[in-house]
Amino acid sequence: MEVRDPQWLRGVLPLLVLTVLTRGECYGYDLSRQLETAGLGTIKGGTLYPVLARLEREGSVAIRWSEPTSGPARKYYRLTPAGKEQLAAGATAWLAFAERATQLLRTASEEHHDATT
Amino acid sequence: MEVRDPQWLRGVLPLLVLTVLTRGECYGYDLSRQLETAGLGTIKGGTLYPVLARLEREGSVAIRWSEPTSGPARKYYRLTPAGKEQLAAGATAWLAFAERATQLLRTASEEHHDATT
DNA sequence: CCAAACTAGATAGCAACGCCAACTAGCTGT
DNA sequence: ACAGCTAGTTGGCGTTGCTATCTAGTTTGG
Repeated sequence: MEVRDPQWLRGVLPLLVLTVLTRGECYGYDLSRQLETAGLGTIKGGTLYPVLARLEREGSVAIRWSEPTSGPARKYYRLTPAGKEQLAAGATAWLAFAERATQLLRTASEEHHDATT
Repeated sequence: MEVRDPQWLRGVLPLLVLTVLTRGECYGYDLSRQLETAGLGTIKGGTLYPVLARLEREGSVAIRWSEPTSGPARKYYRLTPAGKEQLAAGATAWLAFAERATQLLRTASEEHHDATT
């Protein structure tokens, strides 16, 4: 079985990206590795870059090109104030939703050991 | 602001439906109200019935028509053994995913009060 | 008595978005 | 020279929740 259903990322992935960016500016390829390290599975380029492009169009992130002395050029992203607000609102709402879904889903696993608290 | 982003239900809605069905057999219209009561927002017919149809096609739920003495006929759904397995596997995987996403998202809110544990 | 509102379910078409695959391009190591 | 990694981009696909609309029975109100 796969580690995650692709659909589960929908709507959350932009929030996860913005969250990583609160640590400081970062480029796409590194972002992808940080998300993997966070246990969220592999986020391939074809998934990540379109998300970053959307965030940029919405003004949630700002970009800066770096042309390092060695290696390919990197596109560094950093949070804008608008991005911070979007993250704050979105994260709060998602966490509330996930909390309720978690509560409901847990009742299924607990059905067999009724701990009368 | 809305209570939830529509996208957040993707992939989880079938699990939520199956979870409600662990309480016993239930018909669609009532399912929709139970999900709302659980704090997950309104799940309209156009969303719910296709989900139930998929679950039936996959053999995760079995149906029974009731023709009550009054009111429209109801289609009662109940979990099959296959549905229970699907729920167990899916719920575990989603809970793990949500746990990791929650951890990451919380770091953004905690960024400003560095509690050095 | 007819209309509105509610219960109960079904379906068509739309749009968002993550996925796969393929591509450019620079650098490194053998 | 060529394979492989880093870095980013694009096109088209499939899933699936949403809106809107429809059928049909029941109840309530003017």
